[in-house]
Amino acid sequence: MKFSKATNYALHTMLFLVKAETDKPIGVQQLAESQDVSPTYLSKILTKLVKARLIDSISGAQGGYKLSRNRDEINFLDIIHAIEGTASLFECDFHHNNGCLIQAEIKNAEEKMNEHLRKTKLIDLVKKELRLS
Amino acid sequence: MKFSKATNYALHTMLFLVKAETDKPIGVQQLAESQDVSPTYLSKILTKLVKARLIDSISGAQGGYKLSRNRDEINFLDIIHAIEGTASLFECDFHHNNGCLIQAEIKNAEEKMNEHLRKTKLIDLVKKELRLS
DNA sequence: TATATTATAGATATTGTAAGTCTACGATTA
DNA sequence: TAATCGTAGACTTACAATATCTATAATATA
Repeated sequence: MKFSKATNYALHTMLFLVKAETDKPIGVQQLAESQDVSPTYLSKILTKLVKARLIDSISGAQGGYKLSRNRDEINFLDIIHAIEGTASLFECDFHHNNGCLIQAEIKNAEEKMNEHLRKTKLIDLVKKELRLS
Repeated sequence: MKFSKATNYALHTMLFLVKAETDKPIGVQQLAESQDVSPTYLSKILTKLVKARLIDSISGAQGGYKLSRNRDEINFLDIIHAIEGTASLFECDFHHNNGCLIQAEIKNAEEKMNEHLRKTKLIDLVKKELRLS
């Protein structure tokens, strides 16, 4: 069980956009260069973020991507869910009379992780970086 | 990102052994039947649990598997780690000067989940089941 | 309006891992 | 010594992640 590389790309791209502090769209070319990934592949990932309404895309010359929300509202969980989906990490296919207690317990544990990912914003990392430098 | 089916088999097998309340080893045949999985495949999974010192295996006729620890000490996390490995859920390969802040934050979130999985014992489910019935 | 620029979508590899089978082997009991 | 039972390794199959390529649609600007 691993988070996908796509999620890593998505998180780094979003952090890049948060740091950018501009309203002008940034092209996938530039975003891809900053992570050493092919633009075509990154664009597939970014399209998921667009559909999750985390970023807006602008077609045509001078187009690109920009944040669609307030930059200090963006949390980890929304990005992860946009890429990985929102299904539970654990599904039990067996037949149980009253649901699977094991699954219920793991769901509880997962929710602890999600709570943390929900309350942590990308802007927190920017602030932390400033303190470190 | 998903927990593997093997982890599900492992958890259900361990729960079965906890419920069994016997010192006599239980064969893979019986354990496999209770989950509708092939014995050969389940035995591969159980071997991982043996190596993680969660269960003991007894070869030969009348052999099988039995818990190697006290039945009320067995937690979710140890079983999951035995099957999935202990590596972090998120690894960032990019070059960062002082480590990846994104990875660090996700590691924090993961630890919240692990805390819960560590403190929850299989015996808790047995008790809960009794209360429900 | 024409052209360059840029995102989107679909088809198509490629790779890696999970999931499962088969068989030979070793250990133990009766 | 024969039946039982776990172990280990080779092997297959299936599927999802990780890309790449190309055609197309949208837009700015010269």
